[in-house]
Amino acid sequence: MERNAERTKANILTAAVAEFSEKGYAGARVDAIAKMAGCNKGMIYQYYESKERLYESVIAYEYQTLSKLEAEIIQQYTDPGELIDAIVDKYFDFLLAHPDFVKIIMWENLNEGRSVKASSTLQNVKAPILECIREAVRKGRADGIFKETASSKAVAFALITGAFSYFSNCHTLPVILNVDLRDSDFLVSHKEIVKSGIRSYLKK
Amino acid sequence: MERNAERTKANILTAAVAEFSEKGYAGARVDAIAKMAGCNKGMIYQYYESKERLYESVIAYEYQTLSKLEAEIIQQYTDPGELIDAIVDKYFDFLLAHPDFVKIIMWENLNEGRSVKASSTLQNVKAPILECIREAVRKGRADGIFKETASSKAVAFALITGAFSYFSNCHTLPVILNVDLRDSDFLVSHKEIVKSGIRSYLKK
Amino acid sequence: MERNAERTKANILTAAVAEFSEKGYAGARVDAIAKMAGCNKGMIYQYYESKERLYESVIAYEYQTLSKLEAEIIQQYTDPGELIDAIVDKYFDFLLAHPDFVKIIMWENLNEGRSVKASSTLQNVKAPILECIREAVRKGRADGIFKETASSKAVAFALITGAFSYFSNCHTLPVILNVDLRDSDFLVSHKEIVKSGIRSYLKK
Amino acid sequence: MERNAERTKANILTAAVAEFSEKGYAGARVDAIAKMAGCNKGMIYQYYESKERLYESVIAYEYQTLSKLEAEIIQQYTDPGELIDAIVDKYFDFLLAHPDFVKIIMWENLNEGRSVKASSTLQNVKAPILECIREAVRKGRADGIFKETASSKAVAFALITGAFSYFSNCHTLPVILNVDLRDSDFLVSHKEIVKSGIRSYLKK
DNA sequence: GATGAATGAGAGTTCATTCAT
DNA sequence: CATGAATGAACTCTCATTCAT
Repeated sequence: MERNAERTKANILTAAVAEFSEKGYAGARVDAIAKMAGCNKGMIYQYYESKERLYESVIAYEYQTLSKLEAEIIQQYTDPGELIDAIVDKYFDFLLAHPDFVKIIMWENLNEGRSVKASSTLQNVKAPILECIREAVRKGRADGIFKETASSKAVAFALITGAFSYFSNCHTLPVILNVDLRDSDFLVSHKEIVKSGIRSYLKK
Repeated sequence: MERNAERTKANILTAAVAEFSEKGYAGARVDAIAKMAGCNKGMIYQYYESKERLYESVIAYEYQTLSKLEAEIIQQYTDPGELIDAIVDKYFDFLLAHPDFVKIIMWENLNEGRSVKASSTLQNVKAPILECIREAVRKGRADGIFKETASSKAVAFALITGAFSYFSNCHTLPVILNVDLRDSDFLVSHKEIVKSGIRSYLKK
Repeated sequence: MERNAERTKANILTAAVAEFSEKGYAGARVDAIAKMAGCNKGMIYQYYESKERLYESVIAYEYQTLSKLEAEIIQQYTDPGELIDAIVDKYFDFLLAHPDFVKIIMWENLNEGRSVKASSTLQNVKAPILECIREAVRKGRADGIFKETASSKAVAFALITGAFSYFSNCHTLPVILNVDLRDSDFLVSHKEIVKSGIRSYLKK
Repeated sequence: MERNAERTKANILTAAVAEFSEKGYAGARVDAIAKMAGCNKGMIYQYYESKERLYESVIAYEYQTLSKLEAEIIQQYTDPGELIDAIVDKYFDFLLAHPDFVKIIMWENLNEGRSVKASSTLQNVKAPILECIREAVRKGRADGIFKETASSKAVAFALITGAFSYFSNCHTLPVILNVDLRDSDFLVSHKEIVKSGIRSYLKK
C-alpha cells in the first residue's frame, strides 16, 4: 500500500465534494467519504479535523473552480452587447460542466450561506466573470450604447440567476411543465430570454 | 389536555413544514417537530407513519399552496402582454409571502425531485398560474401580438425561475455581489429584466 | 419490561459511581455503565446529558454521603479531648464503610479538583464533621483546656488526612512496608498516633 | 537530525513521566508523549514496546527517585527522637520537590497497585528512608528511650502518610477547609502534629 | 535509527422508531 | 388518544498500534 499524504488528502477532498454535493452536510456520511477516498476515517480527521471543516474545504474548493472561468473573452468582442451575450453562453457552459458547483451553491443557500458569510476567503474569492460583466457594462456606457443608469450588479444578478436556475430547478419544474431541459431548442430559447432581458435593461 | 385528532395532526404538519424547510430531510429532527407541535413523538408515527411519509406530506402541502395562487387576474387584463407582466408580479409576491415554499422546492431539487417524481398527486397538482400563462400566450397569439412559435412552456420556465431565483439565491450571490435584495429598486430592476426578456421572446 | 424514569436514573447513578470510582473519568466506559445499570446508552444521555455531567453528578452524590456523617456525637461528650478522639473514630468508620468516597476524592485530587472548584454546590456542601471539630476546638479553648492559638483548621486537616491516608494509600505502602492494614492492631496504633498528634497540638 | 538511541529513550521516559503523572494511564496519550519527547510514536514502540510497558517504566523510574533520598542524616543525630523529626522534615522536602512522584503513587493506589504488585523489582526497591526509620526506632529502643513494643512499621506508615497526604489532598480539602497549603505556618503546624503523634507513640 | 501515514477497533453521542403505561 | 421511557443501529470522532519509506 502506497503512502502519500498529498494524494490521500486530495482523494478525500474529491470524495467529499461528491458526497456533500450529493447529500448536503447533514446527509453526508464520513464513512462514505472514507470509503470513496479509499482510506479510513482516521485520515479524514487527521487532514481535515472534523466533518464541519471538511465541508468548508469543499465549499472553498468549489468556489475556486468559479475563479477558473477565464476572462479572456473580453478581448474577443468590441461590441459590449455581444460581450454580454458571450458571457451568458460562457456561464451556461460552465454550470453545465460543473454540476457539483451548482449543488454546493444550492446547499449553501439553504444553509443560509453560513459558510460563505463566515469565511473572508470565500467573500474575497476572485470571480473573473464579475469583472467581465462590470467591464462590459462600463464599456457600453462609455460607448454611449448602454444607458447611464445601468447597474452592472443588476446585470450580473440577472445573468447569473438566469443561467443558474436552468440547472438548479432541473428536477421539479420540468416535471410540472413536462419539458426536457436537455432539449437544445429549449435551452436556446431560455438563453435568448435571459439575453434579451438584459439587453433591454441596458438599452438607452 | 384536550384530545383532538384533527388539530394534533395539523399542528404536526405545521411544525414539520417549519422544520423540514429549515433543515431539509436529513437535518430535520423528529424530536424537534414533536416539540414544536406540542405533542409527543408517538403522535407523529401514529398520524404519519414515518419521517419519510411526513416529509412527503409536507411536500404535498407546500405544492398545494401554489394552487391557491388564484387565477382571477386573467379577467382583469385585455392585453396579453400586460397580463404576463401581472403574472410576474403576482408570482414574485407569492414567493415573497411563502418562504417555506421556496425552501421546500430547493430541497426537492437537491433531492433530485424524488418525492415529486414518485407521487402522481404532485405531478398532477393544479397550478393555476400555469393555466394563466398558457392562456395569456394563447390569447396573444390569437390576437396576432405574439409570434406563432412562442411556447408557453418557455415563458413559464423563464417566468418561474426568474422570480424563484431572486429568493433562492438570496444567501450567496448578494454576499458576492454586495447587493441588498430587500432594496426595492433592485427588485424592480430585476423584475423588469425578467419581464422584458419574456416580452422580447414573445414579440412578433 | 418495566418503565420507570426515577429508577432508571438512580440505577445509572449507582452504576456510574461504581465505574468512575473504579476506573476514574478517563478509564470509565459509558457502555459499561449502561450495562451495569441495565439500560442502554441513550438513557444515560437523556438523563445526564454527557459523560462529563454524569461524572459531576457522581462527585456531587459522593460528597453528599459525607454530609450524612451525623453530628450527634457532639452531645455525648463533655470533654473536648474525648470528643476529638470520637470524631477520629467516627471518620475512620465512615471511610471504611465508603470506599467509593475515598476513591472519588482521590480521582478528584488527581484531577486537580476541577469538579470541586467548578461547582459552588460542592464548595458549599454541608460537612457536619467540620462543624463538630470546630465546636470541639472552640469548647476546649473556652474551657481553658486547649491552647488559645489552636486552629480548628489544622486539627481538621490532620484528622481528615490522618484517617483518609489509611485508606488512600492502601495499595502501595503496605506492599513496601509489608504490613496488613486489616490487622486491627495496626489500625489501632495508627489511630492512636493521629489522636495523640492532635492532642499534643491542642494541649496548653 | 541527530541519531542517538540513549538520548531518545531518555527523552521519551521524561515525557512519559510528565504525561502519566498528569493524566494517569487511561488519560495519557501516546501522541502527546511522542510530541513532548520530540520524537515520533514509532520510537516509543521500539524502545518501550507498548503504552503499558512504558507506564511500568515510569513507575519504576519514580520509585527509584525515592531511593535517592539519602540516608546520611542518620549519622548527624545522636538522639533518636531528633532523628525521627529530621526524617519527617526530609520526607516533606522530598515530596515537595517531587510532585510527579506524589501523583504517580496516587495513580498506582487507584490502580490498586497493580504495577507495584506485579513487579518484584518494585517490591524490592531500596528505600533508604525506611532503613533510617527502622534504625532510629531500633536505637531508641536500645537506648531505653522508646517503648519496647514500638513498631517501626507503624512509625513509617504514620510518617509517610502524614507527609504524603499534605500533598496528595492538596486540591480538595483546602477548598472545603478554605486553607492555603503554601502558608508556611500551616505547614509547620501540620508537621508538628505528625511529629508529636509519632513521638507520643514511641514514648515509654 | 527514524518518520509519520495508515489502520481498525472502539469510544462517546445521536436519532428514528417502538412500546408499556 | 396520548405520553415519554426505552431501544438499537448508526454516526462522528479518537487512539494505540503498525508499517512502508
